[in-house]
Amino acid sequence: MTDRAETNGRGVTLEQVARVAGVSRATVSRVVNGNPKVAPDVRRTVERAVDRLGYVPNPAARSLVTRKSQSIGLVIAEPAGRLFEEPFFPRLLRGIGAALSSRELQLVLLMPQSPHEESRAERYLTAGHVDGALLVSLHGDDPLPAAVARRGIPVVVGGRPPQGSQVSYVDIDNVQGGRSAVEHLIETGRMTIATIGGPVDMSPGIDRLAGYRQALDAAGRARDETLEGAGDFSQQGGAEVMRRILAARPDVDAVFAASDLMAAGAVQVLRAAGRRIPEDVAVVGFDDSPIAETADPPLTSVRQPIEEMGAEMVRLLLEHATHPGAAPRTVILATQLVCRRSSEGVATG
Amino acid sequence: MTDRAETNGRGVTLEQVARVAGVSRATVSRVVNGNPKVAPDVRRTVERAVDRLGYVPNPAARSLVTRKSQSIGLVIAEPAGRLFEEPFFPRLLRGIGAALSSRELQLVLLMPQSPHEESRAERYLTAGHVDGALLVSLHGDDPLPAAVARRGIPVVVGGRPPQGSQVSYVDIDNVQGGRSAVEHLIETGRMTIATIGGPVDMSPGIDRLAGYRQALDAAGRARDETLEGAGDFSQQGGAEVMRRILAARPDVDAVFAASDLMAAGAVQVLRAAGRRIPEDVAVVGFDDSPIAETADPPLTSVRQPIEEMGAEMVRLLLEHATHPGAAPRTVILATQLVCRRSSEGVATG
DNA sequence: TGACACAGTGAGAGCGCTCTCACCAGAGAG
DNA sequence: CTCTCTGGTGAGAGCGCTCTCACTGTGTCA
Repeated sequence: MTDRAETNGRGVTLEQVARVAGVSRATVSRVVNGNPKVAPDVRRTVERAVDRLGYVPNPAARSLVTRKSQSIGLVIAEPAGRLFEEPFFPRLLRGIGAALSSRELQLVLLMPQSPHEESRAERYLTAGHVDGALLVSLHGDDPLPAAVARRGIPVVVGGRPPQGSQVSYVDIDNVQGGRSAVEHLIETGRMTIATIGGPVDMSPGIDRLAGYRQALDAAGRARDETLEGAGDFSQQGGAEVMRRILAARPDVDAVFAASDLMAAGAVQVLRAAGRRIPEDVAVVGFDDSPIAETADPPLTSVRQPIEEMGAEMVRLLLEHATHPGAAPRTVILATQLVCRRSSEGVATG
Repeated sequence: MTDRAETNGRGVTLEQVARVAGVSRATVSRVVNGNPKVAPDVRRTVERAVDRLGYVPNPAARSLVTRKSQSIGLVIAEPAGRLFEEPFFPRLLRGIGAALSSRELQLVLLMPQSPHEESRAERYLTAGHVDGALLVSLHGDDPLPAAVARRGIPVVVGGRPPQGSQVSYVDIDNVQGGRSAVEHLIETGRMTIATIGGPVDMSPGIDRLAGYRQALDAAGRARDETLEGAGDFSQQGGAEVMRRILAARPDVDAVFAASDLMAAGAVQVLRAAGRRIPEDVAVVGFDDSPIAETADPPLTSVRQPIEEMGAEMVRLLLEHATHPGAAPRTVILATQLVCRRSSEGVATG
């Protein structure tokens, strides 16, 4: 009888604990799993044996019979891409992690970098390694959510899922985000408001532009194609588009960029052209990333509730796990405008 | 006979495949696991049966007998802290992910937020859920690496591990990083070089300061306490320290900050005090984060090989997994100075 | 006093896989 | 023609757990 876990590879088993405690395997199992149908004194005896031997249940054996793995998969389909960067990824993980930890679930991270790896991820998810799957950053036509859902694995997508796939998803209200940014510019007296949009084949890009247009329409302002440009979310892309817009419309006095990086690029170009910010031109970004705060001047930006999105994805997933037949659901989360100096109102007193 | 995987919950088993293929379970197992001792025609028959039924091995059953989980755990002990931010975390994950994917291993992410959750993480790791553990961002006296190692689980720590724990680790050469930054400032003609260090109880803070001092000593420059301050890696902290240094030493013409954020704070303060950058004062940061590139002017910064660190951690871990008794090893990775405008040389021609 | 309920316990089957070992044919050696 | 060898195969044990079901003992009621 050693008086602690022997590190003899094999690990302590239920059987051994049962022997030491002088009860059956079944009873030890009951104690370990918190089954109330155990006499208090027996329970104590078993508990003592458990920590004297340092018993830890073998997860594989358990999961073999319960058919539960106590873990869920998170697939980031584009780990090299934009979503892998600040502030999205850490915040998403934080939200998911917090929601998970209170439920004794673990997170398995899958970062397929190629179609081949993506099909491996699909096999992994459908093999029973996980009790559910969270998918983010999908390409428009990704078959993954449908494939996984077909196998009966609960699935929740972050962002808008591929068309036609009948799965639950959580998304940020990008339209509202864009609209609120532009409304802010209108309210603070800006007259000629340009936008640097995102790629026109990505839903955040499309939606933020739609928000810009909605806000102008609602205010009865005429839209003007010369005030709209499409960037690629990068700083250089933003600078480029800004240069074009500035050339066509030197009278611009406000810019809404669909990312903070593009906003930063715009600021550079505007400065180089002798414009003061915010006095001559107001600038608003999107994402509320660290650079928004660090920039000079600090950038007004649209903050997305990304932690909340992660938590909500987990909530939806567990809902599906407990109600297998349930219909897909959609949750859209509102954004919040964070005002900083880059869009401070001109004194039109 | 349906002609694809039926989604009938239970999943297809080896047994069923064996029956369809008209062979024994053992033979199917051999085929699935690539055992060469199978006749070619039998192999083909089995393979056909496998994908007709859509057979996928049950990981729990497999792992119950092999005692391998084909996954490793990554513990981020401080998910709210600095290491969770750009650029560290995504880059580390990218490095680890790349190294793992070529080896058919999965990554389980553990983000304990409290001592209680940390002990749960310990139990998880030692229960046999993972074949090895990667630990980063440990507090100075964290018992986790020792505890896990004691249980016979291979462990590799990222960053310097708690004192006295005999585990392998991979670290960035922070001393060399600091030294190279300061050498660069010396070489480009700066005379009065200040430093904004990190917290004095964190090894990166200590080491980068040591690098600063080494560089001055090596150049035969006198050190001066009024040129050294300790920040907290944040922008505000950097600004504060910069203000103090500037008040004491208005003759300062270069600053090495132990983080880009602190460098950005320093830039603000210097600008507000009428200094031009880099003409009057050169500024160098650390981390090469996105804000270094975005800042105005773009910041010279010390880039850490973080992807490489992740990959190296995996390499060491697998080494330990294959050679259980092996002695702990240490790998220190060199940094690289990325020169940008904030430290451009003054024309002393 | 007997019938019944019920809390507490143990025996044992079985989850799906791997792996050892025994077996069997057919080839090659003596 | 027998003996050994060897590549290919199957039978069966066993990994550590959960869970059903049968059983025991005690308390309750008629």
